[in-house]
Amino acid sequence: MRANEVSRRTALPVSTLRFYERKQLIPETFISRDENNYRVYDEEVVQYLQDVRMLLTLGFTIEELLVLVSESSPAAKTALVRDKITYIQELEAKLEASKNFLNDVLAGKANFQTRCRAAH
Amino acid sequence: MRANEVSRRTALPVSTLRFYERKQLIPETFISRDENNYRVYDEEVVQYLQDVRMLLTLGFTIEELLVLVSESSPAAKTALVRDKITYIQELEAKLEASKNFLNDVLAGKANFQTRCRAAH
DNA sequence: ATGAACTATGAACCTTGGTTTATAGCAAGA
DNA sequence: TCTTGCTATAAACCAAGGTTCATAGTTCAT
Repeated sequence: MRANEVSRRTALPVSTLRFYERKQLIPETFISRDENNYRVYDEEVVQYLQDVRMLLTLGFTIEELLVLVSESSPAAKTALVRDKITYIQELEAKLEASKNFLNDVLAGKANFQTRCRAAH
Repeated sequence: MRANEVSRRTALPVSTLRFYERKQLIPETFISRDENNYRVYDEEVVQYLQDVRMLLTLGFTIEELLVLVSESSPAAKTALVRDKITYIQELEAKLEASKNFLNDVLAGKANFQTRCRAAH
């Protein structure tokens, strides 16, 4: 599979594939080269990249993912994942509160909008 | 109230207060100047800034908040808030799935980690 | 066998949300 | 009054996560 097809199947621009590769975010086992030096991607890279995208969306940084992908100690990886689960749970709680706030804004009940209106 | 106190009460660095002001994110009504050209902040700005921080954390961009704060049409503001509520709901759904994924990673059940291990 | 589309590389560039620096004028307690 | 700390400004800088550019070789349908 070449870059273009990976791009199609992951919805990531080819430039992003290169960017991730530069960052060492794509283990070498997923990529080889053909006789023209073109990258040849393993089928599995598609699912892998989808996972990476999900984790990035979730708030993992590339640096953090490198820990998961690298040969860091299992303890370090576990700690990282646990921290992130905690972070997600906190985020979920905040999101609940925020939805209420936004609904109040819609209903004109939030002070925020009152203050904004007062400004004009 | 001067910058330092606003900073203390909002936990935002003074540099950030200036940055938000430069971006027009702080309505003029909240800030005046004393005889030395020092900014004098209204009491209400503290709560306002806390709301702004929350909305930024939520995924609003500064550009979007400017729409809410500005004299844009109420329809535009309402649409923006509705979009964001939708976005939050989608995010919540994704977070649920992601927690499961991360727990699988912890349990060694996720393909992601398998692939990472395979890479070494 | 040719032109449009794909691939390669390194380096420069971009956007967002801030922070830091350089320079200078007030403040306020010891 | 001296010193430490707050205030002002514009402009430069930063980190993250990518994207674009310049240049050159490759592929494939027509």
